[in-house]
Amino acid sequence: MEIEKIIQDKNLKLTSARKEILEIFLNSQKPLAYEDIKDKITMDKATFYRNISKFEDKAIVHSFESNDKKRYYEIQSTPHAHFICNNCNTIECLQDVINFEIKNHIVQDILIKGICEVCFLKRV
Amino acid sequence: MEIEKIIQDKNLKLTSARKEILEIFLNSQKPLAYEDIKDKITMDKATFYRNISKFEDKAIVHSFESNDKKRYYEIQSTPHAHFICNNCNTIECLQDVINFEIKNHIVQDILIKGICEVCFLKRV
DNA sequence: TTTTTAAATGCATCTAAGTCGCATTTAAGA
DNA sequence: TCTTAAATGCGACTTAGATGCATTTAAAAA
Repeated sequence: MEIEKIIQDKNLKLTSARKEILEIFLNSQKPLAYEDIKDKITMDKATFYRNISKFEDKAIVHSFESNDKKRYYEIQSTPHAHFICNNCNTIECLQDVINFEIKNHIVQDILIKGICEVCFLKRV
Repeated sequence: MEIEKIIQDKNLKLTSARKEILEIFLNSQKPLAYEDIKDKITMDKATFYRNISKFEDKAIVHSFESNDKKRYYEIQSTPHAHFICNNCNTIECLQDVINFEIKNHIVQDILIKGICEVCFLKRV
């Protein structure tokens, strides 16, 4: 099965905590923080953080900090930028590829912050 | 004097804490977090946070959260993007203007994250 | 299948940036 | 100089995430 293969291909032990986490992230269309999923998982938060961190080391998951002092995680797929609303903190994936180079730097992430459509239309 | 004028033009009381804060930020070439300046100021951290927050309301200062769960502040001047190193957390101002529009969104900030020149050359 | 053991887990505790309530102090207008 | 709303300092609080340690478990060896 897909999830089990991902874990074992990286030489990680196949535990139920890891399967639970991957299941959720593989089925999500947007980055999620611990708080977003804590009610859907049965493991302790320390276990979540240790595992998601290991997934990141193994390049299964990619993460970034948002506006709300929380770290958001998503399955590492095609690189894309994120839009973060400074008003409601919603995160959108921007699928149009932005090519951006800086000499002697490696660009890993592009975060655009501002006011999202919902808040914009409410004129906040 | 410059600093006093900035404060009074926004109808803020001219206090020594406010002068201290502005003095530091006007002389800095890059965004600073509380931790970066705490040894240079004499006020309590609550006072710092309350004032910087007021400066932000009054559009004297602009801020964003970085990688390290800290909020960075800078004097609001020409809009520019920032490069944040995922390895050493250093922040650079990118002066080349990046024009970026998203329909029905307001873009307020552009953060590029990755590996900075120093870390890149060290091959971290 | 059973044994072995390094890795994973749960629990409790800790850390650190930032916030808040409240008593005291101060800027600035009357 | 007096008055008062706003600003300050202090201590306590909040919250995402990290850590130490005893217990459990996956998976390789016997």
